[in-house]
Amino acid sequence: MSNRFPTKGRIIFHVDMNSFYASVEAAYNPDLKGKPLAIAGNPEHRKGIIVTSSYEARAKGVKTTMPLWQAKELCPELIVKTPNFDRYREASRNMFAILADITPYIQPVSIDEGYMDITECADLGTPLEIAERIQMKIKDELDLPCSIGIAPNKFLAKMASDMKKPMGITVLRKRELEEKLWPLPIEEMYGVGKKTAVKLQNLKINTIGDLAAYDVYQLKTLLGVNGERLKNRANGYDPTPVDPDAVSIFKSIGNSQTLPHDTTDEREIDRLLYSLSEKVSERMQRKSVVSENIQVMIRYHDRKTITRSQQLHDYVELKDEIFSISSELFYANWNGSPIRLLGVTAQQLTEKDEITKQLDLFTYENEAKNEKLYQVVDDLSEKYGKDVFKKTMANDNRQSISTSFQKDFLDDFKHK
DNA sequence: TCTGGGGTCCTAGGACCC
DNA sequence: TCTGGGGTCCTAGGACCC
Repeated sequence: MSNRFPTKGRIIFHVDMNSFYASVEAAYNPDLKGKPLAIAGNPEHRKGIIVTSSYEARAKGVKTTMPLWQAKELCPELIVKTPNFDRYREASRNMFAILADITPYIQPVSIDEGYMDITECADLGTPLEIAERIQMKIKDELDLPCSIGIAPNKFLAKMASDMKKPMGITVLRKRELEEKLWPLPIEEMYGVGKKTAVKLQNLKINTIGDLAAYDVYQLKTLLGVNGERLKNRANGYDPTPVDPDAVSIFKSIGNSQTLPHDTTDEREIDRLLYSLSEKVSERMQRKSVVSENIQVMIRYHDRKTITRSQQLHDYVELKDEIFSISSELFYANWNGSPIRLLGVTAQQLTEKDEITKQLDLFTYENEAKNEKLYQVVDDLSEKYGKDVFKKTMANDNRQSISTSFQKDFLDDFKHK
């Protein structure tokens, strides 16, 4: 059991920017410093919810996801800005560049936070010194505050960075769990949301310490595998490594949008489906991926939300392909009542390079398999009534499989 | 006078195969 | 004359996070 969770030796940072969007705006326009500031969408378009707010606004009770009107009731002098994502993305890039000066073992989690494994950085100073240097550099160069948690694993580092905000540095050692982690209310534990908190409280689990001591089998009955994982974390165990590659592998790419008003107007619906398909397609092409599964999401006026997806026999990436599939899915499943939100998501993504590699392997490198290859090609051509081979653009006269048959081909070939 | 948009991971049930 | 059990894939929904 004990060596399942190697705890010795790692030193993990969790770097968390403090009220990031609001801080970026204040760095851009220093007049905003020290004032109650909120970033929120336009209420005219039903997007008037608080995305982030400054600490001065939070002191008045302003919270993330609160409707704007409610925030203004609590804090009439609230200054409101609409989000400026390009600005935030640039600040984020600069922030991660500062982290990358220390170590390549960085795992970005979102635009404003990330983990670092600084175990190998002993020559740069003590962990505390390194953290202070990072925090100061981000403050000096970008005028942005951050908090840093230092611990032997990601979960503890994450909890630690939350303990002192803004501009805090917190070290959380294994031997300090009882004193620093266990007294915290269960709903403050990372991974415990509203629903899980209620379930746990029903078992009289009110603090992280209560969870750490609770019977693992009962937790598993209540929460499945997550029950055991949460208990392990409460005891300071988290075996997941800092993984620098985790961000580059996308599982899905989706866009969704709440309409300015609920609608049943098919032209409006089509327009939105098309623009969502277009956005998804653009993002896919920027990342050079193709998809085998398209999902639409329909949120009705009563906020009831359904998702419907279709497994494809092609790889798709073009906006018209994505639009025609999502449109079909939509009209096959829409119950006719007014719609609040629509979403289009591409799932089961594969990098184009991967497909090329696989096809190359079959088509050009593996002579021994050629007979089988041509058999599959013949079968497919017969099935679809046309030649699935096409000349490649390359000048060497090689043939390749037409894009829209590549998936069929690979599937059939592997299963033959 | 209400509740955005981007994701990941897990679960449960059904189909299908052996 | 009576239907086990495991594995995998697919779909839809839900919990959670920022």
